[in-house]
Amino acid sequence: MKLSLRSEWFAAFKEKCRAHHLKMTPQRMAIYQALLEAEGHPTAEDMCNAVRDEFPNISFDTVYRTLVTFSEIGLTDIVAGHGGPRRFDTNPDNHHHFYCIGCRRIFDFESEAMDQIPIPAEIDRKCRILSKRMILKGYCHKCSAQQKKF
Amino acid sequence: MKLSLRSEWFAAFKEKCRAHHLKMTPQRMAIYQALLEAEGHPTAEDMCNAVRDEFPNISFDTVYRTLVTFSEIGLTDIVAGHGGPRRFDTNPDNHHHFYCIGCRRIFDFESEAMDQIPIPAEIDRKCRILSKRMILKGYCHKCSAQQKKF
DNA sequence: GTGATTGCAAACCTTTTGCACGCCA
DNA sequence: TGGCGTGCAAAAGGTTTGCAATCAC
Repeated sequence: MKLSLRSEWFAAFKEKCRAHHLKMTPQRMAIYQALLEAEGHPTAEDMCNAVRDEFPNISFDTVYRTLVTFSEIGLTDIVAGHGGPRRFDTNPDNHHHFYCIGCRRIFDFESEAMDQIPIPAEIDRKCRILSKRMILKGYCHKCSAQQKKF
Repeated sequence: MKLSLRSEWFAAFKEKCRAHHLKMTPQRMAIYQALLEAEGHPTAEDMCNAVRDEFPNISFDTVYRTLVTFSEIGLTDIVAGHGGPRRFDTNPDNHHHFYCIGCRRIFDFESEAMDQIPIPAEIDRKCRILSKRMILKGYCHKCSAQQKKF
């Protein structure tokens, strides 16, 4: 079962590479697989560590650049932070983000209403949309309890 | 008219400072005013230049730190970029963002449907939300025409 | 007076760039 | 074989931190 899912993903990956004129290298394969197995919002460094479990000699730069490349073709998503290192979103399902300004954690949440909201025609007509996401910012439960400035 | 609006804002600012135990310094006043007059998504450097028109000796650090402080108390909003410098949102009206992955520009757009979409109860109950915004990513009209990888 | 804030400078970290070598197509 | 991709290294750029002097309360 898992194997069959994996081979489906492999085929999808191969297709993506072909469509975007990217070569299929062992490094990219490894990074792609690590992306499938990762959870949450890892940094490039997190991903690099994960990939190195099976590919010890891969360089950080390759991981970093590959993740950026993947984000450009829609295989992953760059999550915006508050100035820290980039984070990559590994959750392929539709979901939305709540950012805590205090502890900087990012919480996923789901909302069918938000998923289904239409993109305004003026934008949709002119642009090629790769992702749509609601971003909430504020203080999480813990941080608002500790807040001094509020 | 403009003056009366200005004094309203001043009162609001004063109140915000009091509520958050922030001292009212000339620098913060100047930055706050520049924020009201700014448009789009300026960087800290943009803001610093603007503030220096009337406050030539202010340091970049002060502007930078103050903008971060202001974002923490909801006076402005930090816009997430794709790795470039932080940008601050000066548009106080509800609006949403489209990011072009190609040219990195950020386009504002409005959508009443998106404004009015409710925050899921599980989040709203536990967190203090400061802002809500839909983020679209993709390639703008110009960039999708020039895209090589797609 | 006291603690927050400012300004200057250095340190830190992430991202970007350059280049030679190696590998995929 | 021709390029693209990788790895290493250095540079660039933005952000954060430390500290002494100053200012608001």
